[in-house]
Amino acid sequence: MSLPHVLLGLLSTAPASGWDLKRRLSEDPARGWDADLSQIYPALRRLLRGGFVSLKRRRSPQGPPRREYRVTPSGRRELKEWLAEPFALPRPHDATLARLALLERNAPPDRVRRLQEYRGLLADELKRASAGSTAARRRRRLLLETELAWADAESAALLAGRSLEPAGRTRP
Amino acid sequence: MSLPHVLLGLLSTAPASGWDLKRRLSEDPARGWDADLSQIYPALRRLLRGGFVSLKRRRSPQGPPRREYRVTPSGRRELKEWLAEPFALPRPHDATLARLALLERNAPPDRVRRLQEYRGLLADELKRASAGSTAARRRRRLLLETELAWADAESAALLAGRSLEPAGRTRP
DNA sequence: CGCCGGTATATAACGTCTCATATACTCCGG
DNA sequence: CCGGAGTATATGAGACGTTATATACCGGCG
Repeated sequence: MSLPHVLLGLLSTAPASGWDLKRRLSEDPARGWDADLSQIYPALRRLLRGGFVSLKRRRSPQGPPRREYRVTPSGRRELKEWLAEPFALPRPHDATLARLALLERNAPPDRVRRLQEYRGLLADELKRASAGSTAARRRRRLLLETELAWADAESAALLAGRSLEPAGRTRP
Repeated sequence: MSLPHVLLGLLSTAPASGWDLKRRLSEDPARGWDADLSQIYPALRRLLRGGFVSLKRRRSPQGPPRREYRVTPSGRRELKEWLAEPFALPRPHDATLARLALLERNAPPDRVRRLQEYRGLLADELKRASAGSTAARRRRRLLLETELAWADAESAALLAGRSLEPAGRTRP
């Protein structure tokens, strides 16, 4: 039940078409949400039917006519209520992480290889995330940097043939 | 398309019932996946129909008979292939983060309040995550600590009435 | 005895998400 | 003039996810 609210949030900054919204979502992962166009279009229609947004058709310089949506007072009210709800941590839902965790049963050489593969993704993403001065973007950069450091530490430990126990513990 | 694979992964350690699997998933968020029982039961049936797991009914000391599933050779093959697929970063999908980002338009006092609310969730979760020595758990602890530090830094900046620009930038 | 709490399985209804596919308009290069 | 790339909207199938609800078995408590 979040996508419609996220869309209201984006629209409350400026009127936009489905296409615009998709672009904004994909360009900034720090926003915390993304969705396919095939999900966005029906969501906008539901918002329209519910009276939370209004629609204005406009010719586009390139391509078929744009459908521009803007938030109505009722939509603004709905958004405000959603924003006021108490927070909760999201349910974990990350197939890559799940695989990384299961791969811990494999032999060190393979684990290092996969950790490096993951590290590569993180590094690319950090490059993409290096601009912007919102709190959400700062958060994302910090998390990516932390994860990068984690991947390096785990790789190094595997290569050194030791395990990463909480510091200061040595057993005979 | 991940839950069935995650379940195969768990079952490849030890045979288990749907209930057991749910408990294991909920107890360790570092595993990267969680799901409801109402999702797990049908998933197990699909795995059974597909021949990826086998079923043995067993009396339980308390409650109705347990249905214990174990991975078949075919299931093990399927799991191996899934684990070998290339990694990809997950699509952002976090309603709390999305709201936190939208709330940046609010006035500082409100933002500090919500940041503190979020900080509380993180602190609780970090307490829960403080045990375990797998790489995945170390990762989760590091991420929670980083996010906690981020929340504190953002709060402090808001309270001090300044903004957190990348260091060293001052404009006339 | 009746109820509660924990174990355990199950399904219906509904909403969300992914993936594939189709259409239409414009500009550009070959 | 044809095809490809970018803009823009749209739909359908099927899987996935959430919430609510139901059932059953056991032990302990009042």
